Amino acid sequence: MLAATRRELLLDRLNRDRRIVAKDVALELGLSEDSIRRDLRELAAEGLLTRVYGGAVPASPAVADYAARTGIASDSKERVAAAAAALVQPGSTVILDGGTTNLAVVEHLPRALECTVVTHSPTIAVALLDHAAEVILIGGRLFKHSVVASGSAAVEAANRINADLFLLGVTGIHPTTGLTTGDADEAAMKRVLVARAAETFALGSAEKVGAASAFQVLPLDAVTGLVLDVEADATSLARLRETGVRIVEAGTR
Amino acid sequence: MLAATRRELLLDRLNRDRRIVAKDVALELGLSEDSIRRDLRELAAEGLLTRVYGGAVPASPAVADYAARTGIASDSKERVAAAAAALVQPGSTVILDGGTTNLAVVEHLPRALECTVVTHSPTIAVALLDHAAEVILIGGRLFKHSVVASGSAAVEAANRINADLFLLGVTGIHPTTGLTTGDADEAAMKRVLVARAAETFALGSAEKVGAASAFQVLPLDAVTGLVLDVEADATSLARLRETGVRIVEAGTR
DNA sequence: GCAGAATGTGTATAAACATGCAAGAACGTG
DNA sequence: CACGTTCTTGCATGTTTATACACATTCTGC
Repeated sequence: MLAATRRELLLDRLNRDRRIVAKDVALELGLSEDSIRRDLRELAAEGLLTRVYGGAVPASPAVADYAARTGIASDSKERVAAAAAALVQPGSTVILDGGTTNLAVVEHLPRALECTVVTHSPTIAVALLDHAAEVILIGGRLFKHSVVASGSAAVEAANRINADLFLLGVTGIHPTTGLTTGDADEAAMKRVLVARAAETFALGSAEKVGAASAFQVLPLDAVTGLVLDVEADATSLARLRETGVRIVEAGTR
Repeated sequence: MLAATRRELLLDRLNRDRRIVAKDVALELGLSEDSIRRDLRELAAEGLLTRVYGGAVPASPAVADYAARTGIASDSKERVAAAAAALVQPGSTVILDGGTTNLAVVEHLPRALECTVVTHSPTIAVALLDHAAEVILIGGRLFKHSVVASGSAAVEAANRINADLFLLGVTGIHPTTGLTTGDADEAAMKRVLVARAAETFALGSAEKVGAASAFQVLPLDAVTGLVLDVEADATSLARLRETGVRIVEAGTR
């Protein structure tokens, strides 16, 4: 195992679990805690993480800085993104919708994961640059509000895709209104993408659960399931559960 | 085994596994680790990979990305970009190639300029977000080295475009070799884009004037003109002038 | 305040490294 | 064909780096 590989692994793990326990990693990789500690020390010196007693946590000041630049993702978004990223199987083809939640999903994907990612968001395409994944960009007119390609060219390009999984971003998930978003064209584009994937999961961080926007994308039963933050509003969560739709809980584990 | 073949094999393996362990490869190919290490050293010197203790890992695209983000565009690039941006007429449709020079062009475009920008670079699309320009994104397989969409899907999408102007980025502008770039597929994609625009100007910051890369995009007389930094190497500039190609001087003003 | 865990420091060992050198192959030249 | 040149390769050398162990110190939870 290369030292560089090990450090990447540590950063991936930090991304996934939001913490590293030196002892656990040492045991798992079959080397001494000293080596892990030395790695952690060096990574900390580069500002990539913060050392704490027993292991490490994400860098506090640097991350806040970076997050401020790229648009901070709430804890709820992070939880949902981590759970959604876990749905991506090695070797599979996954469509990533635009939006901050899916951007967070990219951060939670292991860098070495071999898969094909299809996206109509240039932001997400750029974020995938230092991942091993093959990236297919769907082109078209750039809809600037949500920074995704849409329009007829995008629909046409999307119609040639056949994916295993679509991670759908919406602005509202409501028991009766279903999945909604703020723009009609965008809703249409999302419907096209849903049709191109064998399975679709809608991502619902806390502020979206129980909310509704102007345009319906699809009713709840049109998707495979929802990835919902367990810390979202309990009443809304219960109502969604009553509809019988499959729910992946984010934040338990 | 040819040394060139071996180096290709190393790069392939790096692509596949995201890492190279010198010892393993030496054992597998039945030659000494010294030879492998020598190869790795040379490939690292060419920027094709990054050496680490024990082997090598891919050259971090994050580094190039970071350089682009923080605007490490040289003075020469800035001058060329400014002159090129001035070629963009209000109301026109312009194709922007990928690369750092065209990214600098975006920075020099007036934010309020009403025009249509077509690009196959997600980085450039994102950079155009706070401009008034309409953005058309060309999709396709993302070629990670230069961060542009390419492949058949990209060619097909490009073939529907009819633009007034194409700002072509290359890595070499040479009096006899013409316009060159480092990748064959990329060169093909650039040729397609040249065909879709009424006029094409190739952008040549100082380090590109008089240089040549592996693959020819087009001969000099196939483009409308060149935008060249006046502070580039005088001899090379003179030779290019002798060819009779139209030259827009950047930096005089 | 104390016990136990985690940590830092020093040290020994082994692995990986760069460098110089020599043998051999491929090549160009006369 | 002979010769010298250049390039590649493997080996030996000394140097640097990574790792693990031992020990003293610091931190955390009770």
